[in-house]
Amino acid sequence: MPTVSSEELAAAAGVNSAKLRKDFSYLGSYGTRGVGYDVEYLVYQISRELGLTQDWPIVMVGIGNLGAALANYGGFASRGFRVAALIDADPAMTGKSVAGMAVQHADELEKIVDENGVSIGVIATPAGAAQQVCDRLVAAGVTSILNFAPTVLTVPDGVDVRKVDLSIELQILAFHEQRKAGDAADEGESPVEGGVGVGGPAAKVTEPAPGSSDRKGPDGDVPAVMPA
Amino acid sequence: MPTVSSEELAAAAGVNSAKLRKDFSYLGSYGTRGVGYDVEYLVYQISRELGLTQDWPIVMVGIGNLGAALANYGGFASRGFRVAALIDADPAMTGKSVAGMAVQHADELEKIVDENGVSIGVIATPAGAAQQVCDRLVAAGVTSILNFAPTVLTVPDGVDVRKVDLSIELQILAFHEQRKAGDAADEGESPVEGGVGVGGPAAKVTEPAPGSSDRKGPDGDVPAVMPA
DNA sequence: CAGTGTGAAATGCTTCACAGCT
DNA sequence: AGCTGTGAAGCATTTCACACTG
Repeated sequence: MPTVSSEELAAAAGVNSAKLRKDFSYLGSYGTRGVGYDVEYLVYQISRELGLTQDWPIVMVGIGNLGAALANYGGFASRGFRVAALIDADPAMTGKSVAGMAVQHADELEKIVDENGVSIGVIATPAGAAQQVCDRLVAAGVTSILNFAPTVLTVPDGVDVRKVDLSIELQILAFHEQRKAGDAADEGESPVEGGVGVGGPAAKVTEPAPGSSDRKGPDGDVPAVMPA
Repeated sequence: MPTVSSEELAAAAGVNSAKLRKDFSYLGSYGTRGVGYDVEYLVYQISRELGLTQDWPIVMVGIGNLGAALANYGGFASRGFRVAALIDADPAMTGKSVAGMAVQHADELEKIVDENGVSIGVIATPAGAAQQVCDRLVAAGVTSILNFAPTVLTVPDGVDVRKVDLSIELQILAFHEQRKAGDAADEGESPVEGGVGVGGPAAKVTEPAPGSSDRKGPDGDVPAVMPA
């Protein structure tokens, strides 16, 4: 498939084709009128804009179950991320092989960041260690941090933090489950009488399949992640 | 602190106080004019609306590093989730203890779902097994699925799926890093001449601290998770 | 008097619809 | 003829501002 139309892409993504065209137009005019978008060229342009064509060395701190899972996660390499080092504070972990890499001790943190020009760090430590690790990463020169520990990190201006809470997604599902059950039993719970219900009147719970054009509803509005 | 005002809460959350009051008003009138909101009562009402006061039995399928990390994750229990069972297809895993629970074999899946009245399933298997596991969960009566496997799942109408891609957050950080670097060098890359840049003119990269009222910017607009 | 709850205004985002290009 | 790119209309969300209440 050498080219693709906004209509086809929009159907696949479940959005309006005009929105898709307008969004693309912010990146530039990469389409051809009467034809559509050249797939290869479009993919390259979007990849470049998103930073996927760059090589991003990252360090991962805290090689427990989650850290190991992340280190083994295939999606990183294919999106331009290169794990420069796995770091753990536990001396018993030092030298162990995880995802084909030897775990290094936390003492090496500053040296690793400096020598590899790392600007992005991933924290997968227990909550208690996270702020301390964060401070050291920042002091060493890291300016973006992805935090999986259940703590809100404090960082100086100019440093980005994103916090991932793995339970929030479950909560969103549970919220919808509750509504499924409540709808069936004519929910005698809401204290709002004739007002606008949460999520609008008779909120649709079922997720639209990919390709459906109905992407309305409360689902996409709930971010899984918040800036710290 | 027995009561709290919309102004205080809004400052803490980094949003406008009017928005906060309007949002709360959709749940009912739980505030007292001239005083504020009773903290305990408010927490209870919000918890109830979100479904946190219910007990949600869940099953987790695929007890590799990620599954184990999730099973050990403390945030679940505190939000009303109860891990009813850990399931893995590998016979070598059966009976092993993870997060204080014995792993059960996949053969038991239907029985477990049925006996525990499970309506939410978590899939942390390799990509290849995910659809098959999903089908079995759905057939057994599960109506909400949280998918950590890097596959788009197909489900019948009435079943909710949420897909979590752990690399998307990294990508968002990398995107901002790229802009930090680009801004310093007067970015000679954008093909848009005088148009509206992605994220608006001179997009602010620095994350606002909690408590800041400036929550504008492209950050919150990028969902980490998409409906499948 | 302090602070909620909420119409109405302001702002922002999405969709329409069509001129313009290939 | 077909499909992009985009002003303008339509719709939704956010904020203002103030009547009302404990």
